[in-house]
Amino acid sequence: MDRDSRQKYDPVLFPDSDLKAVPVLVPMPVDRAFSYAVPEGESLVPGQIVQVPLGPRLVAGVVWDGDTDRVDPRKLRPIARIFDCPPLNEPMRRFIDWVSAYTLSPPGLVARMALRAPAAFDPEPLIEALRLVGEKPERMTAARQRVLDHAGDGLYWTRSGLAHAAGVSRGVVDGLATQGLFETVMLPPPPVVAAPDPDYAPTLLEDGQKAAADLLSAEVQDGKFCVTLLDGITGSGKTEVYFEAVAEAVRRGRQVLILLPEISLTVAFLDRFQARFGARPAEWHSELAPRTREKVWRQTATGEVKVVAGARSALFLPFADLGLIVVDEEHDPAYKQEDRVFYNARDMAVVRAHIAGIPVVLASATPSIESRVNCAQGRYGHVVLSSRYADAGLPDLKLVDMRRHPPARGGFLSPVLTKAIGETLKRGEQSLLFLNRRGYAPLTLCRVCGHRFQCPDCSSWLVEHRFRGQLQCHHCGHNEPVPQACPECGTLDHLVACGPGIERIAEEVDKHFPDARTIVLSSDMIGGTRRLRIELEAIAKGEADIVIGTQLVAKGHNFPMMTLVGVVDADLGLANGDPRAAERTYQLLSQVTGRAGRTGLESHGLIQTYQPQHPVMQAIVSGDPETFYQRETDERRRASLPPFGRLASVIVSAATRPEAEGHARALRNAAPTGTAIMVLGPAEAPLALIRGRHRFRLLVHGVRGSDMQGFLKQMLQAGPKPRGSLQVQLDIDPQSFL
DNA sequence: AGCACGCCGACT
DNA sequence: GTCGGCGTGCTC
Repeated sequence: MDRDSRQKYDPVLFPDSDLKAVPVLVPMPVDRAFSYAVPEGESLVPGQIVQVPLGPRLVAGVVWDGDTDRVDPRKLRPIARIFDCPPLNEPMRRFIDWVSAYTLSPPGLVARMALRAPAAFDPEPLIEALRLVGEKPERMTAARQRVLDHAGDGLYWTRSGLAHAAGVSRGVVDGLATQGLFETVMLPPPPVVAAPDPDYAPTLLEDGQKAAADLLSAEVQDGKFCVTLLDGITGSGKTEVYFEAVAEAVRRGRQVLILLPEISLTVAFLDRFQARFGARPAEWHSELAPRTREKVWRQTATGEVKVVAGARSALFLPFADLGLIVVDEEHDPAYKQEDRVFYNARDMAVVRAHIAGIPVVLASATPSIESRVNCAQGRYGHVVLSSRYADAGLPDLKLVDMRRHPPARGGFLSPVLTKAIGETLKRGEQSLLFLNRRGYAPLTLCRVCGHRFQCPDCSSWLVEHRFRGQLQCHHCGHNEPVPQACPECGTLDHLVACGPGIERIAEEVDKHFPDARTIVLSSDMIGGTRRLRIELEAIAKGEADIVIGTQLVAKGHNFPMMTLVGVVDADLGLANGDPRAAERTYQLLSQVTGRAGRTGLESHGLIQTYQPQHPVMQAIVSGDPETFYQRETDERRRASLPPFGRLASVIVSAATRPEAEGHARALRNAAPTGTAIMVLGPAEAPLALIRGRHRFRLLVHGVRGSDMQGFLKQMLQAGPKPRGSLQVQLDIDPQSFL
């Protein structure tokens, strides 16, 4: 709505002085807070969580800072409910405003991320507890006696807890309660996790680790904003080192957030935490049960929960008194959210820490170029752990030049790799084959007419999934059954699969080693996360000889008997147009090869490549990434890419290409000098944004110092609007805005 | 973001 | 004759 139409209401009929209104952020993509009338006799403060009517429904909103809009009093509706819940504190509100401005997303949608626990805003209901006070029931039975034996300890029991402990049905306990044998009280529900004990089992640290841990602990003691990159090779005990900083914060009664890529939030991590602190951290991720989710949200807001280990969305939890943030695996691309609000949780963690005035630790064995440059420029502290734990030796890594050792016809494994697998099998040890491609084959074509199977919605190749009998689009999720005949020429049984996916590698392995027990792991596995967990456990117990997997095998899991890692196609992903392709490949290959060599047994990594001279391959086998990092940094500087320059993707939702091109034209006309704009096809749009429609990504590339935010904001407001809104993903180092 | 309204094509 | 596709507009 424009200003004129807001001001045309009669101020005499509806004098402002009669109305008390407050600004409220509602979960809607508008650029400001809406105004709501404050109920008679109530007073509200910014940050309070309220329920307000919005159109036909009731939604949760947050009372915001600042003045209310001048809005027609006839439109003003009253706040429906004020939740009995701690208000979002000032740093949290400033954080939401900052993220909103930086990511060019509506503040209401950012606030919504902080309110993602629907029923958590009311206090948790009290639970009924029973304490034995009576002597004996009128009639004694064996079951009743068991209940009395258990309840005789004078403690409070829940009805179901007592029944369970005594091994009787709830009816027995209820019967005794009716006879007045119990005193009942209403107690607050137990905390969602036990309190971590900072001195439960301190790890014995080696000298280098001790120095690093002391430094981080001192930062926590200082309680000021600072960023430290904890840079330690695989097996150097990074986790144990930052646990000491966590312990220090807990000792001081403050809260800690440990961010992890979702996939790394494993049982193994939680167990390690428990071993150190005697209790598990509260978890926060997408698969949390709704009830647990509410408890964690609520108890984080009240300050009861001290340590949260969570995926990127945990950054928006309303901590009462945050004292430290740790971002583990800081280089991981999973920290990027590309849905509605686009942000990189690692960078926003730095912002949140800055606003809260607390330290933040970024940990990685393969830090991002951004973080390393920030260290080099003195903005981040740099702590390097260079030695390894006693037993954990790195595997012996070798490149397999595929031009010299070609696979058999129709296969993808070189004789060098198959021989090594055979020897590993003979020793009774495990092998891991890594290929970052799901399905059977990435491209299917008709041998007769050359027809290639393409996605009708987004024009990328359809991937055959032979286990499921489907052709799938890995971009938008479109799928169809594999046809018998070519849809173009009608020829039967002449479709041919091109290139390998893990299913095809599994087939090849089966041919070579028919007696080996193989497991195929990928994110789209039938049976979901639960099945995945079971399979991982089976592997850890040695119930598989050969594991074939996509990138999910690269993360966090420990395979005790894994002594061979084979990378099937190390070149995959090097040439995909992403300016970070080489960096990502290096990080991924480091992680995957790091899966072996954790046992003290002699272990090997064989990396199949057609480009053995490529800097990534050289960096991997030399074990010295410095040359590679330097080269990548120089390249970034030369190309004005982050952190030296600025990069933004503007997602244009458009049903037709001409519309996207219209936007590109508009952008080019309005762009400051030194800004390049490319139109990328729908295949480059992020998966979450396609949903069966053509969407285009405009890559805007600006030099350092250009006002990218201002330019894009202007463009979003003034440019030709397609259906819906434009979404912007910024790759700008937030340090320059702090 | 949701949701209602409203206008045009293919069907019980 | 309706069902239902998505284009448009609105929400304090």
